[in-house]
Amino acid sequence: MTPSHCASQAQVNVWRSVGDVASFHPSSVVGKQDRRAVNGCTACEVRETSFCGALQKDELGALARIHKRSELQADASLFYEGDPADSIATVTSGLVRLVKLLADGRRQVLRFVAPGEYFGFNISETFGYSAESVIPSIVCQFPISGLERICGIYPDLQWRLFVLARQELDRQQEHIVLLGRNSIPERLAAFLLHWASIENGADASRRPLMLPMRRADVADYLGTTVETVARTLTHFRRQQLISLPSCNMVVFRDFDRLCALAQGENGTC
Amino acid sequence: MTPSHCASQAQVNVWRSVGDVASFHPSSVVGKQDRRAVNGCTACEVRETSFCGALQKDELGALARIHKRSELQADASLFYEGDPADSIATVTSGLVRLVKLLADGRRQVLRFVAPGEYFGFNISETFGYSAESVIPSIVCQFPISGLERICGIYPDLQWRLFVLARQELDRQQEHIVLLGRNSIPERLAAFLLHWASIENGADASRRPLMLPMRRADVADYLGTTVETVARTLTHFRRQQLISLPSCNMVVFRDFDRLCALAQGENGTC
DNA sequence: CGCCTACTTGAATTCCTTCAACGAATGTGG
DNA sequence: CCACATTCGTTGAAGGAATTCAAGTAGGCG
Repeated sequence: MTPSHCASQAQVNVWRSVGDVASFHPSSVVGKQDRRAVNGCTACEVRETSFCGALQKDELGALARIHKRSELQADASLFYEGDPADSIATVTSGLVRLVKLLADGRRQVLRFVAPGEYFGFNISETFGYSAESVIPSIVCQFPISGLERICGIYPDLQWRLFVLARQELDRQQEHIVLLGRNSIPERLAAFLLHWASIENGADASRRPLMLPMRRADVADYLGTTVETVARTLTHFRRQQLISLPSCNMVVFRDFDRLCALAQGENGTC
Repeated sequence: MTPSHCASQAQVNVWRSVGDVASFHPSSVVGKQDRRAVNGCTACEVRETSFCGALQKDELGALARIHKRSELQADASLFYEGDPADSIATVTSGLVRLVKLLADGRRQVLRFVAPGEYFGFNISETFGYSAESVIPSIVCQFPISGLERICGIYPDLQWRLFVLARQELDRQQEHIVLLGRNSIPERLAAFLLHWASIENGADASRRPLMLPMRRADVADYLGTTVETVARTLTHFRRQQLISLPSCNMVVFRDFDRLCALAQGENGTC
């Protein structure tokens, strides 16, 4: 993953769509620097982890025909809160945050969507949140109407969608417990560990962790403030739990103790 | 709904199952005081609001054959955290709470499940929470394996299940925002209003609201403590927002102002 | 080089929790 | 029938964790 810069992330709400619902076809050739588009879904880098992964050739073709691919620059919006919720999306590269804004400006980050993960399963007619790229990202959208039609033809595609929605329920449930019953240090520890396992998998404890999002994003994800996030990170550093070579890089110095903290042992540090 | 008593709700973890997966059939006759069982699903009181609602006769029969009905006395558990998550359930009468326990005893109530609503969509192999009745309740469970089989035969049943899971995603999302970004008075106001609309629908503002759950349940749902819930209710009462004829009954005195509070206007009261 | 943004740190304040006591309602056993 | 134990709910006082307000630092970019 490309490390982002601490500063200078201008708010730009522009997105470019590459191929749309009508014209896109897996075999159509797009710009040379974008190998993914050349072979369409077949060469998609998250194909193994996606619901498309287990598809037969004809199913994949049907999906490819309805999908819409968007390239987002950093801090661009794919859609806004209130837009018609007519499609399910997956991130193929980059990182997307789902953000709910309250009337008085308070902000809740509902989720960071990593490559291979899905979002937009909500049932409401309009999205209850906006989807914004944290870093330059590529997103693939599938219209619900098209999915429903294809699901009629390929029943187990539908079951896979059901499974994805249910995975999302588990994720949200963890988030609820985190916000409802964990102290801020616990929340931050859990966040770092969760994020590390997504980024680095089994190597999470050894590899340095890049945090592409801003402090404000972390704070709004954890239900707290930038200041508290900064303070708690400093606290972790002083306790030798982590070190911070730069503000976007976390090196784990005592992974086990951080795990214990995330599990709720000595929640005040 | 039967009002519960303030005190003396002994913890009883016993449940009776009426009819099981193998032997139950819609036409089988059970005790005379239980009219619902006599006609099976056809006479189910939540049939209109359930996913069974739109079913054809044969679909309903297929569902009836795999379903398992349980009667729970107050504070009984349908299942515990860690039990194999092999079925989706619906509450047909009463009220069920889904509870997640942390290692050190902290408790998070994930949801109160009202009649006609579903739970257990989670994808994990084991439940991440226990399901307990708040008041005497009847719950109907459908094994996932059986559902998957039936869905192969009736594809739009599967789409309806998908829709239910997605509704649940929306609900949880609101809960996340509530816990992450709302003050305690805001959370409690939102809780009362949400609950009132479930119980009394359009009449919510005029009808008194019965709260069958304990203060501790409300507190653990809202991520706070019993004392704070009691204090905040007193606060609402002093501000003429509500009155409390008994500890389980809320009468709305200024519904609009309570709505405004829940929306975030003047969150500290 | 200076501006802008993000991040960090400090001090004061606020909100909420914790600890403790008390009242009300229910159920039990003598 | 009444004393007693138990549980739930309410209220008060003290303490603490996190927020708010404010200032200062660091790094990137024009």
